[in-house]
Amino acid sequence: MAVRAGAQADGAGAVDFRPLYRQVQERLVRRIAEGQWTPGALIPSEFQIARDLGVSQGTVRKALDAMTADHLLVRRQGVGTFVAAHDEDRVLFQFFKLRRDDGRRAFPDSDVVSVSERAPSAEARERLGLVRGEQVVAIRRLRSLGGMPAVTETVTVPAARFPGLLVADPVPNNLYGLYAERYGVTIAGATEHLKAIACPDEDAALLGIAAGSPVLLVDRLAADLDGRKVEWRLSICRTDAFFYLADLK
Amino acid sequence: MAVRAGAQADGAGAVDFRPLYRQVQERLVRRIAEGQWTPGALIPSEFQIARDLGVSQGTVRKALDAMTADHLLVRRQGVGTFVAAHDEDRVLFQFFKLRRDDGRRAFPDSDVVSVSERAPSAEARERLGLVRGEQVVAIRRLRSLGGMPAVTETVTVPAARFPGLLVADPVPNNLYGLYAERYGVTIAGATEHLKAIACPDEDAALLGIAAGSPVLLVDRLAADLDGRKVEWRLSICRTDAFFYLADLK
DNA sequence: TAGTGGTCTAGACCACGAA
DNA sequence: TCGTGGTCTAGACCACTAT
Repeated sequence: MAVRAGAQADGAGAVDFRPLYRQVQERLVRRIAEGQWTPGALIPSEFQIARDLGVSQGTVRKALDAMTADHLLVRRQGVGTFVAAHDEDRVLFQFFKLRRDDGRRAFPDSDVVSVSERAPSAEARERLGLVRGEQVVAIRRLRSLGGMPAVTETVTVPAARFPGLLVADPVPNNLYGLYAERYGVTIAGATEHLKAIACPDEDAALLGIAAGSPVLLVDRLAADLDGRKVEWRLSICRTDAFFYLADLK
Repeated sequence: MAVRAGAQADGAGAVDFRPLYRQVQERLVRRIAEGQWTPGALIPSEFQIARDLGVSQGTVRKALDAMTADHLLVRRQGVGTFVAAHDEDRVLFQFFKLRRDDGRRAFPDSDVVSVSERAPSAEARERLGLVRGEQVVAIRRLRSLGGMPAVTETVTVPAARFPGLLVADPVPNNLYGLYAERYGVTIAGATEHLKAIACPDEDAALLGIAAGSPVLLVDRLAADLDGRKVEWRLSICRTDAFFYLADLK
């Protein structure tokens, strides 16, 4: 089945002038979004996809390259192309920016403080774009780096999207992996807003620092492959022994 | 003059197996670094470069695409390819991450507090990799967003690299533009370390906030096209009306 | 109208990894 | 040995911009 449209059609009612490789890209993203291709899976070769969609291998390659740049795929020379999984490496490089002052990178441990299903706060409703009456699941946990308490995290997700999350036996350290494996929800990207604030009493107690100490507030909104807001996460980070790393390239 | 080496040579003493387009890329970056191509200038067409270097147009395109992704070049369809300049747009999108709470983006104004040439602190010497005896120029200024004091900035650069910077008549708002135009130094990227701290007295006075208030400390080290450390910049940011934006993609 | 970058195709050879 | 992605080339047509 051919994908082509627009430029190379005969010009009758052609409306869609997006480049062919973009159309291919959207089709392939959809295959991941719909669970046809699951994280970690090997996808067909460039030639097979090209034959399947009726385009050239070069066009498929351009689509795959774009998806690789978006961290949706991982290519392995001589082996094939795989759907990216939220493994520790990816979490560490793409989604966890806190580093020890000595610069070393470490995967954070997690201790769950509480898990509950409830009506969202007005702020949560606004950030996640919820309709009236929608419930949320809230997870609060303390994360440590190298044995030292570093971050208090409050994760808020729409309950409807994650049925049974409340009773997830042990809440796993790597939540994005759980979203993907158990609910078919792929976190594709996030936006973070950072502020310095005085540490609230409750967080200070968990972190083992004085209440009112300056701490870094990280307000993250994460979206799935379709751009839908999936998770709102507030993190309060100690920066007396850690720093948040940002690369401007 | 042909660039090719390695794979397609006859295999005598071939040692350099970097892809051809990478070698082309390095040559073109060098043209910018050496001032042969200056910011804002139109570079030759893909076909001209290809003829010049003895490679195909497709290989040149791949090199140019990579440089465009690095923000070194800007392509304009139907017109040509230009060396990226540090204009306001680029500064705003790539190098200035502070936003007003309402989300609006604004170019910061600057009021210079002091400019001096002196011996570097031990920390400055370490961050910039200076040898003993090297002097630095330090610029301190107050930056405002929408008329409100927002950031105190302390910029430290090696004096040898920027002769006469001390007496630059008015220090321009856009320093990276000055580095490029007057000294041929292109800032290609930077790394930022963020911490929350209690605001020092002096900065608090400039910002018009209470000393000890939580503020965001941004420690930036910027490098040129050759990866040499060019500028160390400490910024203390109010985040009671602003936030630092980070996109995780 | 001429020249540029943007897209698409096609085919060749290579390096790599697995069987 | 085989199939994969990585690189390189070549040529065609398109959309955009300036003149």
